[in-house]
Amino acid sequence: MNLYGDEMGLIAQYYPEIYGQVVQEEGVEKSRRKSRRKKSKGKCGNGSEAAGKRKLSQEQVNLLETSFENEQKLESERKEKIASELGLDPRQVAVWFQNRRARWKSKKLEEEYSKLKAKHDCTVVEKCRLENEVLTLKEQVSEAEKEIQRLLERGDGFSSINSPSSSFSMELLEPTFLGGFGMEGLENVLYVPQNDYINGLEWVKVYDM
DNA sequence: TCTAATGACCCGTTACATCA
DNA sequence: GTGATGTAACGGGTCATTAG
Repeated sequence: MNLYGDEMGLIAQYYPEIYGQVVQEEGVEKSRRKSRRKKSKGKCGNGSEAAGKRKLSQEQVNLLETSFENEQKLESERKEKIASELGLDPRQVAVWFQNRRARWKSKKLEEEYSKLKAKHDCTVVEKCRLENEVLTLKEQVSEAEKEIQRLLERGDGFSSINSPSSSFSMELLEPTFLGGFGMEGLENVLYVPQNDYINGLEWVKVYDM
């Protein structure tokens, strides 16, 4: 969108004298902008006077802030209006809005960073917790395997199949053996005692049959 | 359709004011 | 007096629009 260009075109069309004046003033402003930078470098003669005019008054800032809250973008018409209300150069108003947008963006980025960091910290904590859980579960699996090994080595492991104190897995047994005891179809069922490491589970179906 | 001119905007920087 | 911080202003670059 270039409303300013449109407006200037209309002004040029219908009010050529005013257009000429505006263009001339813009040219003056541009040259002033270029020279102001050079002037302000180092110790200049009227530096103190210029410095006194630099800071915007609280009233001016308040109005600019209010205007910014309403709309961050600044159309030329609004810029002119604000400038005339505050007795400022329209260029000053434009610059103020640019700087204000930059500050707003910077603040937004900081907020975004804080949120992301908090999220990241939570994720790290959760990761640690899960890693610990994995370690615990691995230890428990290892213990269970040792238990199985012991029972197999003793040779009386089968006598404890129905014992609630055992974590013996029936899926490890040969299907033919289970069939021999009239337990066909239970090969994929795992018995876990209630007081063992998976709380609340007694008969767990490991696979969908 | 192409191109130069123009204005708005953004970004990085500078200069200055203020404060601890 | 001085370094840190905030902010007005600048310069250069990009992009969209417009006129020729």
